[in-house]
Amino acid sequence: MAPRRGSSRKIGQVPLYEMVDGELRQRLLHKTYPPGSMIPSEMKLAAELGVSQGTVRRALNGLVDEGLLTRRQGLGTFVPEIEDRRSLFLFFNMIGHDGQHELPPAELISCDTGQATPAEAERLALSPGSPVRRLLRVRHLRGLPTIIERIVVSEAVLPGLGDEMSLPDHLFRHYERAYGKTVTSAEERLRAAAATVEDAQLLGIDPGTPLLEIDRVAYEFDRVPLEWRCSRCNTAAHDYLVDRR
Amino acid sequence: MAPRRGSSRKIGQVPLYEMVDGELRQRLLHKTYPPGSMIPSEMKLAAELGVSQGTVRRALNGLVDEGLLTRRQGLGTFVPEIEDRRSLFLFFNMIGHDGQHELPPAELISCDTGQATPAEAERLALSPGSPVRRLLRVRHLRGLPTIIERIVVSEAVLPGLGDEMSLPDHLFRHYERAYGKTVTSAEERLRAAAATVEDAQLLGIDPGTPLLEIDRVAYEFDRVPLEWRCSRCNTAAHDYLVDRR
DNA sequence: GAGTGGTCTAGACCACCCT
DNA sequence: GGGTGGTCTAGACCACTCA
Repeated sequence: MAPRRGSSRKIGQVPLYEMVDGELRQRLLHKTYPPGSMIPSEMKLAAELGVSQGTVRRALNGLVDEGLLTRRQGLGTFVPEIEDRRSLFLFFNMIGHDGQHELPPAELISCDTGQATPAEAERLALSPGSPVRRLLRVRHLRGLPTIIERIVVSEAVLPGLGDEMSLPDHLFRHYERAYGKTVTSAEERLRAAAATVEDAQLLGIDPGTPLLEIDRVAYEFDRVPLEWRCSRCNTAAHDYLVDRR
Repeated sequence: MAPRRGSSRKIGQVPLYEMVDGELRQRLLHKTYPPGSMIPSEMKLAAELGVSQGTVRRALNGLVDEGLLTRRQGLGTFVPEIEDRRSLFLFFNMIGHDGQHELPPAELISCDTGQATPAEAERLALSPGSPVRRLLRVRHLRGLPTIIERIVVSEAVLPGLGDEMSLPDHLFRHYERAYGKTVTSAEERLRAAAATVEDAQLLGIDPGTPLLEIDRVAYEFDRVPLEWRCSRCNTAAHDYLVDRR
């Protein structure tokens, strides 16, 4: 790239730092820098891409703000593994009335395969009837069954999920390690729902008890749907926390 | 301030841009630059504060990211009025199943004064028994009563709230215009609850219907509590949307 | 044309972390 | 000591807005 002073780009052009941002996203998507590894230093990236260190820095800052990279002063810039990133708790927001906040253990109740319903197909961007896998889990908080998770994934995207003897507690980490698929964003819709008979049995409560339903689609780098998860939570002792700034 | 090259600050010192950030926050808090006005240009602030334009810029960027300032290229940097800021919808996240997203009209049902209960005192950082004002409102979506809002404010902080003939729909804007108090952040806790008999009457539903309860404390600049609002929403046709990146 | 924010560069010094 | 990110500066050119 030819050196240039000032902002001499043509009109309609994208800023340089956005091009750097895009290039780095591509490398992350294609695992050029795998999770856990260090990416080249700002100076090296600047030299390689033909821009100044400040421009690389600006792009990196954006990616760091999104949680796609982490920096360690004196060490370097790293691709976080799932447990390092905000994501671990980014996607689990239930907090005890006493302030307790931890990811509770999950018990796998059932796992079967089937054909995508229209609702499943829509959320996972599949054709109706595509093979999907459905998992049913229950999470225990303080020893009490509190959250029911109904998980649906495409058999083509995450083949054989749940065939393992014991499925890990933290599925997002499993997606990353076993399939090389990284969850980077999600959209949640919350509503209230009455416990069905099945819900009531799983949670040890009366049918009709109000539950908090969290309907979430989790996405990979390119907004490719990875998982649909519909959770129902007994909020007798826990709230869903939202901090707005 | 003595000019300096590079980062020659003493250890334990706060970065310059954070000092600029703090100074600007103070000015916003004290309404040195009132809502709707333009603040001095980057160059002027830099000269006044004895730092470079880049350092002012960095501080401004942070405040813009928080929604405390907005920039308009070619014009200047402005203190947003409440309807300009993200806040308008930042604090209203109910979205129709069809994607509709608008602030629905509110009907004031009742307004009375009383002494703060322990729960009210805790959330509003008051002494129990302090005078408070309680408002009860119902919001209509698509013509149907959908959200009950129970609002509590300190009589000392927002005196006479609701004495007006007609209370505006958008209370945060009213706080800013009538009291000079700006809501800048909030903490929400969501849970499921069964409709009480009163809830059921207000919403035209059966008692026991599951409702989404949004328990929210709204804060001023310095994390001073301004309002406690406990909303109960009928989620038959609307969800609470959370977008996670 | 004058003033504003937006982008980009080059170079400096610092604190931190490793070996 | 050498490399990394963190902070700060000075100065350039651009696009945008208004008069």
